[in-house]
Amino acid sequence: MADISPSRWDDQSAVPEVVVGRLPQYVRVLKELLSDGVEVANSQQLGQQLQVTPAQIRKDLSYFGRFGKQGRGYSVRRLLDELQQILGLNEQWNVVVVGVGRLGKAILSYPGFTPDGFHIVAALDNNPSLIGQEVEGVKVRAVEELDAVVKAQNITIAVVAVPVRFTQQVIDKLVECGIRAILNYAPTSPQVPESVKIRSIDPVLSLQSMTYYLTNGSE
Amino acid sequence: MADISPSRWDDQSAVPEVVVGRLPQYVRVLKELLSDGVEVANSQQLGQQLQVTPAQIRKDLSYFGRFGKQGRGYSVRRLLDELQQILGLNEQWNVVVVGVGRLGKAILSYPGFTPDGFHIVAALDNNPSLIGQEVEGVKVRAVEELDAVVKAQNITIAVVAVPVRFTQQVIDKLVECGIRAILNYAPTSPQVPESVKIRSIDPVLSLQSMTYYLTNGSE
DNA sequence: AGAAGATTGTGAACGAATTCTCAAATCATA
DNA sequence: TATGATTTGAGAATTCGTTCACAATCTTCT
Ligand SMILES: NC(=O)c1ccc[n+]([C@@H]2O[C@H](COP(=O)([O-])OP(=O)(O)OC[C@H]3O[C@@H](n4cnc5c(N)ncnc54)[C@H](O)[C@@H]3O)[C@@H](O)[C@H]2O)c1
Ligand SMILES: NC(=O)c1ccc[n+]([C@@H]2O[C@H](COP(=O)([O-])OP(=O)(O)OC[C@H]3O[C@@H](n4cnc5c(N)ncnc54)[C@H](O)[C@@H]3O)[C@@H](O)[C@H]2O)c1
Repeated sequence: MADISPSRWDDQSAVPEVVVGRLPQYVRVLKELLSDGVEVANSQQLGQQLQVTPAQIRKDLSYFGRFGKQGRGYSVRRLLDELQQILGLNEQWNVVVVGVGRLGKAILSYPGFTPDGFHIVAALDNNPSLIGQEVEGVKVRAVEELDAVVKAQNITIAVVAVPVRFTQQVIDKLVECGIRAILNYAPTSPQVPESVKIRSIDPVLSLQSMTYYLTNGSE
Repeated sequence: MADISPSRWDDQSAVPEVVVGRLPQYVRVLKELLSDGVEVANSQQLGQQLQVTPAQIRKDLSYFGRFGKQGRGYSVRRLLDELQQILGLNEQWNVVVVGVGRLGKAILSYPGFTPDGFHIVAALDNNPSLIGQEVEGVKVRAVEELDAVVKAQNITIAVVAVPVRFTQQVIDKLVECGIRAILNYAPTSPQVPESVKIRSIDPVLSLQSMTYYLTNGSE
């Protein structure tokens, strides 16, 4: 009767993915509080900022440990440190951008990644007239050099900004050479093995999910 | 003892928000199939593309009607039409961009919105040297003209691309003048009344939720 | 036309996520 | 040091979302 393998690989007290998804938001709020000079915050206050119930915040944090003090709340600095530790935000993450067109260039020039530990250390394209150019201090290299670049510069994360029709093949290559996390900007849902993490950014999907409410909302 | 009002305002057979969030993805896949000349698809095939179980797709669609044929599947064209109808994608949505800096300009020049019915018809900024300039065929106007512009051009959706510290005040103004949906690019979680829909796009949050797995994944 | 095969739509079962609740811990004050 | 006011952490209860399972229906093949 024992059907599927009794010792599962990931589960047990695994942290739900939704919870992990909220931690970075907590980090953002805590950073803001810290730079406003706030030293202590309770779950009520934190929740208010993010439109989340206090209970949810406490439950989320309880997956990782006991960071608060009864009757008082959380030390902003302490909680921030703990969460950054948990999320691996103390390390420096090296990132490669694939596709240095209009969007790729915009990403290279966005200053928002570096303060959070994400360093764009390489850029690849397959357009000969781009290769060799320097963009925002990063030299554009041929996409064939992917493997060498990833190894040489210890890269674990890729940002993909190529046209839709090339996205899957580019991502296949990235997976092949050991990239473990991908941020995809092309409007498609690429397939990756479950050992590789992927997130897509698509403003059109966001807009379309809102128009539903504009159309059917209050009539 | 009866505390909160007994007749709730929205509920009953309301469609869960997660379901609405998946519909645009279905639309995207159906468009792809259509342009590949595929006329019929079953829930299995659709699910494969999106890494979703066939049962989920059928259950999602069942909130809105009965669009399939047993033993056969769904007519791609028919289902696409129905979903676009449901999401309000047949209408043309007029959009205003607030903040015409580096990101704002990039958004104005992104050709991906128009094919899906989102037309950027106005752009606002508060930098005098930008006002009056024309960017991608749209004249930049003073942010004080917001109300007039929204009314005159029948705008319901706003895209916000201003620095973090101005985001909340800009959004308050947008809400005040009747904007019903907001796409926010600033790395913050703005407060809006629940009658207004808001989505935020923040690549750093996406990256941070992945590093958790890179750090704690397989060791 | 009839039988075999495919696939939907949906109630019921299950599983996951959120919220409730309250004992235990801490703080503030006198 | 005792009292009252807060607030956490975490099990229990509840709500929400997904998957199962199968009757109903359509297609295809002979
Ligand atoms: N999510 C967003 O907010 C957003 C915004 C803009 C664009 N996009 C998407 O990003 C992608 C790129 O858009 P863009 O405007 O920069 O296009 P673009 O044409 O300006 O740039 C694409 C670049 O990719 C390169 N490229 C093509 N195939 C490649 C390959 N196999 N390997 C490496 N490089 C390759 C091209 O040489 C080009 O430089 C598109 O899919 C677009 O839809 C998304
Ligand atoms: N989510 C993303 O992918 C992403 C990418 C890049 C930038 N960003 C964010 O977008 C925002 C803008 O970034 P940017 O690089 O374009 O900055 P920027 O400084 O180039 O542009 C900001 C523009 O907003 C205008 N502005 C300021 N206050 C305003 C107000 N009250 N009303 C109207 N306009 C106002 C400024 O005049 C300027 O033109 C920032 O919050 C940044 O963090 C997000």
